[in-house]
Parts: sequence; C-alpha cells; structure tokens
Amino acid sequence: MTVHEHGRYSTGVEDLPYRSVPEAAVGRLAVYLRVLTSMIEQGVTTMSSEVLAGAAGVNSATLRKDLSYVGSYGTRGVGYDTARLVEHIERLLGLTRHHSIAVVGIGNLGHALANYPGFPDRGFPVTALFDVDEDLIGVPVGGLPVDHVDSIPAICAEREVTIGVICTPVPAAQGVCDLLVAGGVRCILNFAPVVLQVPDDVEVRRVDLAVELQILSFHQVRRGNGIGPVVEPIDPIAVSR
Amino acid sequence: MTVHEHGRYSTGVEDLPYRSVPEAAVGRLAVYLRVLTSMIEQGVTTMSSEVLAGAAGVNSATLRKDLSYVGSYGTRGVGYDTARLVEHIERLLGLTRHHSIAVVGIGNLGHALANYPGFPDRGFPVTALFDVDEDLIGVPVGGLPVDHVDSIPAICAEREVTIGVICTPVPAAQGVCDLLVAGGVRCILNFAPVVLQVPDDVEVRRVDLAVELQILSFHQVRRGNGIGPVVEPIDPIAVSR
DNA sequence: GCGACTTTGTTCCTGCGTTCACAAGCGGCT
DNA sequence: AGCCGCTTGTGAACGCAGGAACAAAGTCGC
Repeated sequence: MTVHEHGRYSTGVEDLPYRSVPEAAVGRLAVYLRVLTSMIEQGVTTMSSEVLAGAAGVNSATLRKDLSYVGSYGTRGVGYDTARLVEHIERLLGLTRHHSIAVVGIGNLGHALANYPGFPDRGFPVTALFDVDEDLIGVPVGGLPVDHVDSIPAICAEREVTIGVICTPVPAAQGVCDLLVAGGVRCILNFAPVVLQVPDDVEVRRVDLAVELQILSFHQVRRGNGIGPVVEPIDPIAVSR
Repeated sequence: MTVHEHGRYSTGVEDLPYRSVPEAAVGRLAVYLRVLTSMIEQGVTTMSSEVLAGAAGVNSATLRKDLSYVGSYGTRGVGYDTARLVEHIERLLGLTRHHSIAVVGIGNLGHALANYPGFPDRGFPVTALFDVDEDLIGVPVGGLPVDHVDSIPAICAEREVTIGVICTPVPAAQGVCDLLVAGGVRCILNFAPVVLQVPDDVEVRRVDLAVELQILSFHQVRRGNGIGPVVEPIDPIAVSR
C-alpha cells in the first residue's frame, strides 16, 4: 500500500513523462477506451468531454482530469480526436505490449472464459488451459488443449503467460496461485472466493460474484424497494456513494 | 451521486439504528461474512479483529471500523462471537430477505452463471432464464427451462425476481435492461461491456472482465515486470493505490 | 476480589479522489 | 483580421476513507 511519487517510463520508442495515476482513474480509462473504439467504428472522429463522459457514465470534470493523466491531447473549443486519444490511452495502459493469458480450472466458468471473445478481441489471447481432471487433459476447449495443473510453471514460462485467471474451486485456488507465481506470472485474476496470499510483486484482482449480489442486496434493502419483508425508511436512506 | 445522511430502517422485527455505511465497507463486510461462515464450519466460535482482518486481507483498524457500522457485538479482551456477527452482518446486508435472480443471455457465460453453485449457496436462487434464441427456449439449463426475453416483464413480476443478471452481447444489453426494469427488477448485475442507462431508483453493478485485464496490464507495465518491450522505470514507479 | 493483560470501539488526523469553477486557448463567423 | 463562443486543462476546496493511537471495558489468573 505504498504511495509512489512522480515517475516516467520508456516505451522503447520514445520517452513520455507520466504523472501518478490514481487506481480509480485507471479503471475509468479502460472504460473510455471501449466507448471510444465503439464510437470510432461508427465513424466519430471528434468527441467533447461532455459527450464522452455521458457515454461512460461519469462526471465531465472527472473525465478531463483522467485524460490529463494521459497527456493533453484535446483541442480547446473542439474536443478530443478519438483515434489519437485511443492510441495514447492504450499506451498508458500498456496495451501496446504482448499479453497472453492462462485459464486454470475448466469448469463451467473456466469453459466460458476460455471461449470469451472479449479477451482476444481486446488483445488478450488465451494461450494455455489447465485442470486437474484427467478426463479433460488433452481435450480441446475453444481450440486449445487442456494441460495438467502440474505443468503450469513450465508451460507458463515457455509461452510467456503474463496473466493467470483462476476459476478453480476454493480449496485449489491457493495452490494454483502458487504454481502460477512459480511460472513467472505476476498478474492474477481470481474468481475463487478466497483472499490469495502472494508475494509483494504480484498483483491480484478478485472478481467475487456473490459479493456483487450482496452489495446489490444491501442497496435494495436500504432503498426500501422490491418485495419481501416490510422495510420502512424513516430518514433519507443511509447510503453514501 | 447524492450523499445521504444518517438514517435507520425497520426490519419489521425490531428497530435498529444504523449509521451511514461507506460503499467500500459494504463490499468488505460481504468478504468478512464469507470468511466467518467458513470459520464457523471449522468450529471456530470466537475471532479477534486481528485474525479476521488477516484472513480477509485488510487492516484490523479498518475491520473494526467496518464492524462498528453493524453495531457493537464484540467482547473486549476476547473478540467477536462468530455466529452472532454473521447474523448481524447478514441483516445489515439484507440477506434475511427473499432474493431471487434471473439470468438473461444463455451463452457460454450465462450458462456458467445459471449453474454457478455460489449463487444458491449464498441465498440467491436462480429462478428464471431468458434468451432470444428459439432453439434454446424450453430447454432446461441447470434444471430450469429457458424463456423468451419478450416474457421478461411478466415472468419477473410473477416470480418476484429482485436481481437481474445480464450476459447478453453488447447490442442487446440495453433492451434487456429496459425489460427487466419493466418487470420490476431494481438491481442489475451487468456483464456486458456497456454503460446501461437506467432510472435513478435502479442500481447497476458492472463486471467488466476486459477492464480487469487492462488494469492488470497497466500495473505490470508500471512495475516493469514480465516479458515484452523493454520498460525502464527511472523514478520509483508512478502508481498510487 | 483485585490487578494485569487483552481486545474492542472510537477519535483524530492525514491523504486521496472528486467536484467546482475559471482562465487559457482555439475555431468559426462576419 | 478580429471577435465571440465553446471546450479544454488545471488550481483550489471539499468530502470521504483509511490508518494510528488511545481510552474504555471485560476476562483471566492469582
């Protein structure tokens, strides 16, 4: 949880100074990126911060500040050149680099993710699949054969996997995580509802579907909507967003 | 984005005063809940904030503050009674109420979610499935037949669906969302990578897998780890968490 | 029964993130 | 060419969340 100060990085092509980018802004930039590419497909070449913010569901001031982390690539009185903006956001997010992902745990969810078109479409090709089930080993899923989890370290290193996706049951998750780390994977997307223990240089993002539902449940009750036991809000609802 | 002040709500059984609960705390409480239920299964009856915080991956001070939103149910010098804590967190999160969820879009991901054991296990039974594909209508998935999306409003109202899960392709998402809202659904979990437009009284949570990957990509580049084009951090890496 | 130890609950404080508001800058119109 | 209006980019303020530190409180041992 350390806070680092200003820095810069070299792309190997040119040097660009970058400020410290807030975590929340990174997530929003990814959203802007998708809105922009969608707009470009529709032939839009220029967008104002107001319009882009509306499409992304954020405040226009927030959007402009986020874009200022990327650099000043807008034209006052006109807006942003969509193609140019996409290019710079992609560079900031590191999407100009080679990424490849491994999916571990080919159950229902793993199967779906192995076939998820959103991954390759956005520059994240799935290059390895793993499971413990002997019946699955060698079976092609989405055109890629499944390997045994024991071979995770070797195969991940060989295929230069940069992101590991864990879709195993809870008891297996930590072990699989350790294997991925042993294979040189430093980024992990975890769908198993456990908190993984990893070295400091490994980044884990957890997607917990049950937690998402429980948050929705909380808001519904606080709002007093819907069906079920009577809920009577006496004061304005006690929720800060 | 309005901020509401202190409030209280009636459970219909007893009145409990509750403070304003930060959004981030709600998410963590759901995590504590899972850790606690898992501990109870192992026979643990009492936990200190230090231990629970470690298992949930948060600071113990943060944990105690979060639990203070629930109420003061710990014993100084001892810790928290696990069963009692679970009960109160569940009530705060609204898990004592009846919830049922509808999954729309029975593709790979929708199929996986319809069979996801984590939903019923945590009190969120899947009670309706929808798709546009005529070949799927009537086919049972996880023991439940698929209905046509046109019947969303009627069936959701009839079965008292409280949460809608959208797994459709992007172009269909907004239309499906409108149908769910028409059917009285006020909570939506959206897996389609679009920002949905909804009335103020509807809560949407988006799970965007590509965005998660892009955030991981950003951190990896900023860290300078991994394979690919050379990345040279000159100053300490410019990332604030 | 009393003291010491443990752990909670809370207060204060620091720092980040978001929003407001405005000056600077650029294009279009006359 | 000059003015007008629109939009960006940023400086400042506000509000929230997280962490440290401490006082209150209850238990265990003697």
